[in-house]
Amino acid sequence: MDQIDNQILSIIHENARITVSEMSRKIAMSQPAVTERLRKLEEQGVIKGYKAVLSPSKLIKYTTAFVLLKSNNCKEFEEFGEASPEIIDFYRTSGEYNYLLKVVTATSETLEAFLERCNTFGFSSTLVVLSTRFEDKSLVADAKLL
Amino acid sequence: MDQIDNQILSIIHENARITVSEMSRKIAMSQPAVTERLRKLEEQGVIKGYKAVLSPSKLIKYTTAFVLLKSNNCKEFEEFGEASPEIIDFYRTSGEYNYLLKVVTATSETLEAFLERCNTFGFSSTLVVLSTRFEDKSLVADAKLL
DNA sequence: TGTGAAACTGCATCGTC
DNA sequence: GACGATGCAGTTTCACA
Repeated sequence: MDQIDNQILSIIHENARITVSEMSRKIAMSQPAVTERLRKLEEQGVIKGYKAVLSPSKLIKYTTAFVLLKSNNCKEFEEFGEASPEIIDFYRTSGEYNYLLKVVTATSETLEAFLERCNTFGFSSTLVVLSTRFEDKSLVADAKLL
Repeated sequence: MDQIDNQILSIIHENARITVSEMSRKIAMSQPAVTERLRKLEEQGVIKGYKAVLSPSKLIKYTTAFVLLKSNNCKEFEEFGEASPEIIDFYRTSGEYNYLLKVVTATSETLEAFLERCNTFGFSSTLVVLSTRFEDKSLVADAKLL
């Protein structure tokens, strides 16, 4: 994990479909060398995968919310969580609430229906997202490069 | 946006670095046709980009938390948010709190330091993530395909 | 839009340092 | 580890349906 690996991570976090050749040009290193470094970063688990970022609104999902939930019924609630397509992110947390969910639904009505199902598992509190300033900022500190 | 587009989105959300040829095999369609559909999905903004998923712990970031914040000082707080590398996701929300942040830091000590800076902008409440059940589940309902 | 064929480009691999 | 060369795989482009 040196400076070059950081550059690779930064570039590929920006655009996961960039070709290895283009990357090798950007960081002034041969193509096989970049390929080998990428392979190792994947192997070590530094890179866990590559995902397309999709637009919820273009997929007719207009409501995003965070749901905090306090449940005793953990086993059952986790099964419910796995099976609910509305839940995009699912975290266990410390504090008054033991679960935090990011939920994306078509409208506020479908969110309401989801919350009613949630409330069978415990007490919940919901924060509706009004707007997203940014999402998924790079974890790599040194993001400055060409 | 037909069934084939859904398949393309599902596949590319799963693995953004898949080749178009491999995709064209999976969905039994010619490679130029898939390329053209991909191009349109990007152009329409359905696909907003492609990101590598990095492992926080492999980058020596062991603490993830969600910070709820109530601030009157919105302009200044948003500038602070833009400039803070610890903040990975930044949302404006309805309810008692008007901001929700996902924060990733090295340790609980660095989280504490960050929270102290936050508290100059208003009242905050923090939920520390104990574990992540899943993250970034597909928005495309029909995720079943080979 | 979708297809098939041809030219081009990028990638995996190997030998070398 | 990184480089340069090479054969193969993937992509782009185009004429045609």
